Amino acid sequence: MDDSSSKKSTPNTGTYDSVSLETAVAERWQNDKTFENSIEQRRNSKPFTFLEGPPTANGKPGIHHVLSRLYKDLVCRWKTMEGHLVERKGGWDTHGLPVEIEVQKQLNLMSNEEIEAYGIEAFNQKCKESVWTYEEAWREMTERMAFWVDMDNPYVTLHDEYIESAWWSLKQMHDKGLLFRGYKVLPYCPQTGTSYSTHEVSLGYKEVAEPAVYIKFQLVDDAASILAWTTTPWTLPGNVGLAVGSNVKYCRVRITEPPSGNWEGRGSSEVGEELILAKDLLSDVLRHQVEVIEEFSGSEIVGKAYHPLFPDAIDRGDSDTAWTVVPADFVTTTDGTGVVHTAVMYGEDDYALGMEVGFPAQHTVGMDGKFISGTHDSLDGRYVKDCDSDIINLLEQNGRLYREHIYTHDYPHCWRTEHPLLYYAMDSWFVRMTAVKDKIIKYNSEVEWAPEWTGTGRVGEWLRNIKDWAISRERYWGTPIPVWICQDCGHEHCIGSIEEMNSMKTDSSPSPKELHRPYVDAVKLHCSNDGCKGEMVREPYVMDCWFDSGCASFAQWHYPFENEDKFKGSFPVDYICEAVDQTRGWFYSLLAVSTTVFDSICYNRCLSLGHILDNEGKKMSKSKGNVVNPWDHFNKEGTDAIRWYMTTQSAPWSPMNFDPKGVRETYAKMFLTLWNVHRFHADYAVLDNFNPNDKSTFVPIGKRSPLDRWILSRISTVAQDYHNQFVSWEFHKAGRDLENFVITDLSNWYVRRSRRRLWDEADSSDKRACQHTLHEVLCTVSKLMAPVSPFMSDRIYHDLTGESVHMADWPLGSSLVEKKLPPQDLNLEQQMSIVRTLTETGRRIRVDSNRRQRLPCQSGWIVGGIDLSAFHSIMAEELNVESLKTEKNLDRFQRVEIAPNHKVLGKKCRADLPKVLSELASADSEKLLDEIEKGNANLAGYDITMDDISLRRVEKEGYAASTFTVENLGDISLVLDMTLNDALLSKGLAREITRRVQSKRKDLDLDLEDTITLTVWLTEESPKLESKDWEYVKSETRASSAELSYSKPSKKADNFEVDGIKLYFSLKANK
RNA sequence: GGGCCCGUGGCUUAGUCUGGUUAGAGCACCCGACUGAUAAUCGGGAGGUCGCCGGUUCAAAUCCGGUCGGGCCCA
Repeated sequence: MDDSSSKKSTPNTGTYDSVSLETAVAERWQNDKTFENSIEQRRNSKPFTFLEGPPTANGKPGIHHVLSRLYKDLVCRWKTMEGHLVERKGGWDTHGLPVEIEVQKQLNLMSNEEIEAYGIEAFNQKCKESVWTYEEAWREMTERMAFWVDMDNPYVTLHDEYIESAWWSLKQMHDKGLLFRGYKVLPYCPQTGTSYSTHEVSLGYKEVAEPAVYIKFQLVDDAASILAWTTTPWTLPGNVGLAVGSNVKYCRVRITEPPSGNWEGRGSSEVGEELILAKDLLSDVLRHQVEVIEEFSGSEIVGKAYHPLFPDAIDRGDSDTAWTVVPADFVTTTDGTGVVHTAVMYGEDDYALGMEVGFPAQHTVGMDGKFISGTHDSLDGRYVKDCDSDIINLLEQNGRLYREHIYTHDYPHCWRTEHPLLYYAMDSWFVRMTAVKDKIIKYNSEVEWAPEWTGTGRVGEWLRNIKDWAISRERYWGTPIPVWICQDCGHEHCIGSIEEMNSMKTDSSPSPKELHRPYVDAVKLHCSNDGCKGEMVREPYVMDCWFDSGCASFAQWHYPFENEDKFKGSFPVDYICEAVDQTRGWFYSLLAVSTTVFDSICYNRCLSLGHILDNEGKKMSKSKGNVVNPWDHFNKEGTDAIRWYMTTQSAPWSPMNFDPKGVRETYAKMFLTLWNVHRFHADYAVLDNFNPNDKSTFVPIGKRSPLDRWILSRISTVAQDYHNQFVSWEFHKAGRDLENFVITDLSNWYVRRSRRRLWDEADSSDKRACQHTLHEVLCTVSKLMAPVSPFMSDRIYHDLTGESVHMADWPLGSSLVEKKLPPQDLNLEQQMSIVRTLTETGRRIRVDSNRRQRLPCQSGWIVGGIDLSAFHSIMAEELNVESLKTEKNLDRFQRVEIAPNHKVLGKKCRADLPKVLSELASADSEKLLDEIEKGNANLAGYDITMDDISLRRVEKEGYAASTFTVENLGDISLVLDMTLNDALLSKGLAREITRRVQSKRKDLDLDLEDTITLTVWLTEESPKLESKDWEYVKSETRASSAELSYSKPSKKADNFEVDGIKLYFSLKANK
């Protein structure tokens, strides 16, 4: 197509069709390589670096992805226009549990056993394929929404290069002593052999009723027992401690009487027995009559030892604290006994407490869910959930059971097998984040967060309670943990590169095909410990996929193995942007990795976006059926409209209630309006052979009309505000201001007031001034909106200049590009603002006074304000007055009233304010004003000055008038003369007729140039029509032949009514 | 259970940090005007206990405490 070349072409501006316009622009971008060129153009300029948070392509892209990609794109386009080199490498997150689950569903593999039976190699191959399921859908969405990113050379977390970089970084942590092995308590299903993420756990909550027990723990040097409560009897063999609240009140009680009434279930207590439990829970727990012997706070029983329930189950080892009472801050008295039974390996709080106080960390339960041999004769080798009742029996036989009861609660179950999950301490590798807590908090404070509270609040709170990062997963599809352990001496070695691995490999080990399981599992290493001849075997884990993406800043470049310059030139990155749910996800993992590996921040600025909700503020979900498909809008209102809507709808960080009707509104208001302004300009530009670059026809701005200079000043002002709002991340306010400018200032005022200027067929300097002005304004508007809505802005700019707006410089300039805005004239802006308020005021006066708009007024007066003589002709036309004058003396039309200034008076009078106000209300205005001027006004004992009041002007009878206040200028009034005479009536009649005839012409679908034959019938009652006014009717309606008649109207004539008089006319096209 | 955010006419929102005139706008609705002006424009109307309760203050949408509802993260 010869038309689509980048040379300036004749614009073909028809009705706005968003989809075909956007498709055509996208095609031009492709042909012209606009994206690539917009980067290359800035090749030697200062970079602004962006890091793409990698999405996973095994799910379909949704509307929320459009939102985050919009804000990524917007900032990158903006910074490019500011002159920066902004490279945008795409990325894909390809590892992780969701991928495995998807494949497990597909292949119906319910457990780790089944996966291994199917074969890890084959399973991972399936995972690798599954990862690209929706790549095409992602590409299509990305292109259609105009997210400019390099998708042809993306980083991919499953590539060996990426994995090698991740290995390298883990080795750095290992060398700094930050990597260690420990346990992490996770919900675990022994049947499938898998632990579950919270997401999966939430799929399987079920209400269950099961026995809960109160256990008596017999103290060593004391006759009393401490009572504790648990809902999981199977964890009791693992008990190694009791936790109390230091400030909780406990008491020692003695049983005085056997229980009265029925005793449910097993358990008992003797009269005289002593028990210890929280004071607040006595009546909830005990079923016996008791006497309270003493009361004390928890801290007083800390350190007391008790006898283990199952003495053989756990080896004390070197623990001083095993089977003693310890303090813990999570203890409450909302349920149980105020004493928490602690089994280190079977609860998260338990484990953390155990580590803190030094309990032995030993399992009593195997990975198969069965008690380990040596726990107890009657329990060994049995599935734990089957033993609950037997354990209770054992405790009863030993006199350790106070009582049991049935407890109903929600408990997580495996969503595949429906078995209850066990909270189980899994072997795990950790990064010791607690060791770098101070650093990471410091680095976090150096990041420019938008909004600020995400950094100080959400992330800050999280970092203050930072925990060691469990980075290993007992899974198959992921970056393998590069840690090998010697089978002989237990020495551990962390591998940091492929080369290192190969150099340590045993001769019999194969070279891995790729850095995934099972290939790397087969690699054995020579032990690196001096003197040891043992063989090292890899730890069978993969890494948390958050670790993968946390490495993106360097792993995307395969640093440090390649691209040192690329990495160094882009670290820390200038900008990242994701939704707020990434605070503990990507935002954290990037910062955690950069802190531990590079001792640095990772990103300078982070925009944290709010979520998209449906139009009722509810979360979008498939089950609710309130999910919005972005293509519904791409295919209707278009990308520009949806991007503009999303930007202007709410602050980027606020949750957005997405309303499809809102997209429609944006389309109709912003884009139709702007398009029609462009069309107005372009159509006349073609007609008049307008050439913006022709110096001979150029009109200097100083020589243009005030209207032109006004709109140029306005765009300049709006542009500066727009830019400032961009800088403070308030894109929504920026967009709303620009939209308001386009609709109100540009279309509704400038273009409306300029239409007649361009109708003039003869060449005139005024016409050319208007065309240059529109050209300049449209160029600036296009540039400003280009980052947000890249299509129409580019189409308009390209029509105007022959170049892409995305190659243009930001009109506000920067340290790299020049500022280029029309001159500002704030006085002129203020004048025009008053002019417009005056014309609106005039219309209101007419409505109030029942004076129709088409009937002119003889005179109008402007009283007060500033000199508006430059606009008298515009105002006279808008107001439909014969002559407009300024008048200094308001007394002719108005009197003065006094109103209180609450703010000032309130400070002065405090509690007496109501009294002062009431005296003011009943005071005589003229007299009070006089006193104020003389300085002796007093109300209710307070001196009153001009600062305490404001003056209000109220119209006298006889004139129709209205007053408004302008800041710093005071009151401005418009007064209209309401008297009538024959000349005014004749003019009014002429306009009335003209309007009806024009309307009829439109009904008949006549072209603008068509002439007509017109007949108008008047009556004796109707006003006289003066001949000059009749000439006006003929010329306005292009009536080449016209007759004014007082006879009886033709039966076919149209009629209308003015002031109760019916008039007739008929017209015929001359064809 | 903990942390962070949000709550203003039917809908979308401004104003909240920094307390002060009658809580401002757009969409939708009603009445009128205007129009060779585009899904337009202008004037007017109706529609608000600013989620709820309490406190501070002469004065609270705004500050403080609590509470309810929504969202996110963590337990």
